[in-house]
Amino acid sequence: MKFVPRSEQTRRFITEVTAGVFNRKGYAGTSMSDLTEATGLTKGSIYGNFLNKEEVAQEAFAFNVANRISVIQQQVKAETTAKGKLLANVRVFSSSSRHLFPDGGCPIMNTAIEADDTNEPLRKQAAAAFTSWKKSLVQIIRAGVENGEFRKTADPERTALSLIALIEGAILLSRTSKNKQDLDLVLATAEDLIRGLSK
Amino acid sequence: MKFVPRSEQTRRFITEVTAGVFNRKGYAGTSMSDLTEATGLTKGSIYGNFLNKEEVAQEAFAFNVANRISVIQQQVKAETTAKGKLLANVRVFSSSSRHLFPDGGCPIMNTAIEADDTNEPLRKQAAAAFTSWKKSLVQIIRAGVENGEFRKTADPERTALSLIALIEGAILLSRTSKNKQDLDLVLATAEDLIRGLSK
DNA sequence: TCTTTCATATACCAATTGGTATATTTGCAA
DNA sequence: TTGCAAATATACCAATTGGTATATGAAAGA
Repeated sequence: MKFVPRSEQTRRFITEVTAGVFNRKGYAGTSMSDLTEATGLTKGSIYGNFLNKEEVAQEAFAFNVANRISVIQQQVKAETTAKGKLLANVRVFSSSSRHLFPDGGCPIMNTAIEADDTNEPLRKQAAAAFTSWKKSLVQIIRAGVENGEFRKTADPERTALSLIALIEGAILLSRTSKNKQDLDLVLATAEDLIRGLSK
Repeated sequence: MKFVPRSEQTRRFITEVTAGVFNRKGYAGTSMSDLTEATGLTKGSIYGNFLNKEEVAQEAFAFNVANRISVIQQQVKAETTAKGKLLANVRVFSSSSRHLFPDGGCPIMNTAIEADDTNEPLRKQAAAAFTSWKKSLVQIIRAGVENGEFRKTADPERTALSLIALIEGAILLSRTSKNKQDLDLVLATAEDLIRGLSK
């Protein structure tokens, strides 16, 4: 009695349209009627393409994360140095960046905070997203150490985690205060941290 | 037709007992039956002491924040230098700290993330909590600059915000990964940031 | 002891929740 | 053009939601 999605196209449409809703209202705060309202579809149609609300949430989260990763990777690729790549990771989040993410804040943070005590599958998805981001930063830092750009004493793991912490913290503070300056001030510290790697 | 709470004692009891529930499950994720279950009281009793669920949530949030502030202030008071006071702010969050906060993570971050797009009064309460924390850090840094402990070029506002961002980011990452090391690694960077203020 | 007051409990409410069974429509192949 | 299968819509479900009106209880004052 396996569940088979009916229309990959509709499934994707539902995912894309509801991704923003889930990111703004959270999993518990989003109801089925929010989903039917956002998509213009009926409950029957949504349940024809997804097993349940949880599955829509997971798909929507994956979509939000993939979006963010692709924007970041795009900017990172344009840089040639390790330092440039790290700085690109920070700059996409600056208030002056043209790469405005759909509002609702960082989906990884939003999901992690809501799910850590209430929804183990979503928590794991969020953890995997952070790990993947961290790994990409660690790789850049290691490469920078190897090619002599960064000092040998640099701690890739710690630096990567700290950069993510600063970026997420910056988003958290500025979204709470509704003050863009908070974002840029903290991101400036992240940039300092990167420059400190060059010794 | 003003609302008057019936028993300040019961009101406080409800606040204290439900504070942990709200912090773990969030506002939208906590139902009235969660509250009656946690308190052992009935709905009638809770509505006799609070206007609605929202008011319980606000009171519970205030209680959680007050708790945290008092623990931090206690540790800060024990220190005499500006550097010591700042480090105390960071160390209460370390995994080895005996001052374990009730689980569910940082209530300010939890509430801010959930409320920023859905609940303006709670968002404002969270913003005020961050502002108050920031102010206390700014004051310590300013004092440190004035007594020569810290270099004159220190930026109190930016440093305060960055410390909070690192601490919150550290909590976020370690709670998501369920890995205490993530917490301590990022907090080490916060300590570095503090040490960088001297000289 | 009787009564009054105040706090808590009971019993109920309409609305909404997530979900399902079934009917209807759509698009395509024969 | 018809027949069929796939996809969407309709109509329903029990359970739960936040909230209220009322009843019951306990303590204190007269």
